[in-house]
Amino acid sequence: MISPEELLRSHNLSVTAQRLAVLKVVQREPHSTADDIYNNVSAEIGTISRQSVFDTVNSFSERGLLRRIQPMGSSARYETRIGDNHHHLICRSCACLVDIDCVTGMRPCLTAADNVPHGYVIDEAEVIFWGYCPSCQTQQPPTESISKKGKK
Amino acid sequence: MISPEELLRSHNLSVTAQRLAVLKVVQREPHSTADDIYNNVSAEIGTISRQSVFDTVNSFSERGLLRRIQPMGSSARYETRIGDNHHHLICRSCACLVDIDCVTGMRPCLTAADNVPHGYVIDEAEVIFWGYCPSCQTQQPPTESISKKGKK
DNA sequence: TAAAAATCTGTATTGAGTACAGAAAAATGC
DNA sequence: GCATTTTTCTGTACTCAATACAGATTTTTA
Repeated sequence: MISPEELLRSHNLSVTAQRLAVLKVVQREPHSTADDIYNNVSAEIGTISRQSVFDTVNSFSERGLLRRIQPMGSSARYETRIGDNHHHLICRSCACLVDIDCVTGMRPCLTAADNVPHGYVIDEAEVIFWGYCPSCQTQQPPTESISKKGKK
Repeated sequence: MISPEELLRSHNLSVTAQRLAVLKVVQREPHSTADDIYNNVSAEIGTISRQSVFDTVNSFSERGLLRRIQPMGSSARYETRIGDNHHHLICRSCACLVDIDCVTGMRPCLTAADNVPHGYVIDEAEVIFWGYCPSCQTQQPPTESISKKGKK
């Protein structure tokens, strides 16, 4: 397994304590928000500025080191699982997020896009499943946070 | 075909000029933003307040009259094609958005989610394809708006 | 060790959307 | 047609996420 330092260097990024810590924290806690990262990295290496967090996650996701997920209704989340084309399931009620491995091969839903308009090139399929997590099914839907009414 | 008035009434919404105009405008121009709607409805019926636009699109999407799409990097968009489970293709460069009909049946990518964690219930699969539109392929990627660097 | 890159501090701004409250207008039920 | 209810309008304020900038400082790299 490639070391975090090598990972940074191979993407033309100099190795700093902040970047290593961000990487480590997101690896440990996938689906972290920028704020989560700020808090955890602070605990890890003493201090980091919010700006640096944003700078870091931005340059990381631009370069493909992090994957950014931005489901509607919540702030952006980041994860280190990239390239394996897994998907996400978000609970409409409590907004919790879990990974879902896609069973239809490596580039799953791209095959579903045979009728792409002429001239377009697709390089990624982003899939978000919406539903309800176990604990939110048993109780009444709370004060209607992200949920849609009128759906079965 | 059901009339817009009936559509509103059947969802327990009283019929108002604003709501009819929002419906009409979004039908005519799918993938409209709240701002687009505000402008077009203003042209249509003289005036509408921004708050009413937000109120309207929110109650509409809560009730399933409108579908809300919220791709990262741009503001929420609304469309009237609901329930047919089509998907969207967004250009990384110019952020334009087109519909894509899914070829794998009515609830396409739900079948790809066989390994759902126990206890979860899924009711919708939201799929966004990312790529490049014809005109953005021929030219150099512009000043790096939403695009990811370092991707083939 | 020098040059370049990254970070920090601090402040400010943008953009999207929400909140609220009172007044006015319109739609609905009878 | 009238009363009640719902919706809309006006206007202002606020939140939250993210970005921008600028100068000083620190750290990395060559």
